[in-house]
Amino acid sequence: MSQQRHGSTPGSGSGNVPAFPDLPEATIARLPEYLRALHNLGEGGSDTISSEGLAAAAGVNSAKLRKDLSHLGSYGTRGVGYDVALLIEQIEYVLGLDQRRAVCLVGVGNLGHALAGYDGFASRGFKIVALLDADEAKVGEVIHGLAVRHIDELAQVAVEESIAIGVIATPAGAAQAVADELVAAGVTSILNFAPCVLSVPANVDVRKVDLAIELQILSFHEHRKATLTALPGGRSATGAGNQEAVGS
Amino acid sequence: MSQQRHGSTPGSGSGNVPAFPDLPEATIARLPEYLRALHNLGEGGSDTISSEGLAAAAGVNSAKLRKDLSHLGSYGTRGVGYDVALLIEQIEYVLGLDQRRAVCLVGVGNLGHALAGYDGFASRGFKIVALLDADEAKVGEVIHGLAVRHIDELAQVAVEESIAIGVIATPAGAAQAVADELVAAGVTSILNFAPCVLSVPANVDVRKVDLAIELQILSFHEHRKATLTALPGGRSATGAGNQEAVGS
DNA sequence: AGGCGCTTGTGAAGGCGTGCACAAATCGCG
DNA sequence: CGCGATTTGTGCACGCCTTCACAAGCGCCT
Repeated sequence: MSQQRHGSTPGSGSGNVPAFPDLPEATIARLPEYLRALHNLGEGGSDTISSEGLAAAAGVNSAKLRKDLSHLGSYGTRGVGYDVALLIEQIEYVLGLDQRRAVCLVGVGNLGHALAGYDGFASRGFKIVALLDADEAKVGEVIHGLAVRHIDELAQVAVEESIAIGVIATPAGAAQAVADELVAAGVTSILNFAPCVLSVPANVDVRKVDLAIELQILSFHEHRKATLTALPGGRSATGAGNQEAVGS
Repeated sequence: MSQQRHGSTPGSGSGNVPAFPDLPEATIARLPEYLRALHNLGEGGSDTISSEGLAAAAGVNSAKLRKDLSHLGSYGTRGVGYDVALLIEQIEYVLGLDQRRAVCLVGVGNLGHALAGYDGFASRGFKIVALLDADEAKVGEVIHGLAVRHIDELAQVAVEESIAIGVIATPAGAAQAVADELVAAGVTSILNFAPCVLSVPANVDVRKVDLAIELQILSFHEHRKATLTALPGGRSATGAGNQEAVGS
């Protein structure tokens, strides 16, 4: 239930922001990777980059990369490649990173503590503006320059800081309640680190990251490799695909 | 591997472990989720569970779940459902979780510190047996009961503890070098938290988790929702898909 | 024993994503 | 000014995955 297909963006014509021709989810998931590669290249002094080069830096097939980029308009020059700076600008625009996004983090336990200090957020367009926890003992503690506030202040903080994205780093048992509170506070995107399924309204996006699951998937491949090497054929190596990247 | 199989391995014949008919990657990525849901149900006292119920608990379509489970043999009973305990055993066997797997963690910085103490690993079949770092200042530090050792000891530790899985939680700049060392030490599965592409031999599996990328994907959806609500139709809500779960 | 309701397992259809292969376009050079 | 080298953008085919829909199987009740 809930969950419905894109209505399709009507035939444009309205003349407004073109919004985006609905990009394939697979493409969206790769854009950040391209962006990171482009930033590296840019710092390296490159001015333009070929699809082949960028694809290598991002770890994907070059045809796939070209098709991905073609979805958001043609910003390459045949015979030359892509203008690094321009492409960065374009991708950041599409991803909505031209504005710094405020994020709140709920659950300052083991993992939450680390996330609060994770450089990668700040350096890539996000700013954690609030740390929240239900544990009174943790309230007031200053972590990486930010004081932990009580979860009850969520609604107030969310409005003050215009928070649209929330990160849940609580135990699984508390995650659904926190999610409900985030939604009530107007948050429409949630990154969930708790190992559980969240139930949210259809207009709220949830992405789940479960570290143990990643290891379990690797465990399967280990198991498979182990049984394969034990088999007659013997030829182990050359596993099927090996560089799996996360991202639905 | 593992002592008693419950009710006879279907295939039989050759007498050996049939290995697995190669499961679709998509299925493999979901098995851990099913497993988690099953454990919850088991603790809740449930003895059997229908595909509908388990699918709901795991956040997937019931037909998909049935097909996934059918790939690893038929362990359900028509008209009744699946035996929770039996299914747990089966999935754990397929994932290779019937043996506790030793993991080493390289990079005891902000994130690595948290991973070292993450309960989810221990409770789901993994044991971090070594913490490694290149920073001499960190060597010797005891984190969650385990002393940090210098990266140069990697090869030795890997052999001692039979480590097949390594976790990289270093800055991006050091990740490739660490990966090379892990591979040299015999590690064949790597979970990479550094924001960069790793180059490894074909027989080594790599899974990448980039926390900033997850946020950027959410940012895109925020951006899209924002532009949609600004459009004529006004009907905001009901975004396309909302409960995206990570996993390639 | 027989029938009825429930649930699994699966054939088939459709959609999505990937990758090849090539036409179109651009630049640089003679 | 034209030609060749290079690289983008994309039509097309293929394969994987998802989803529907239903037959087959199982237990229970009468």
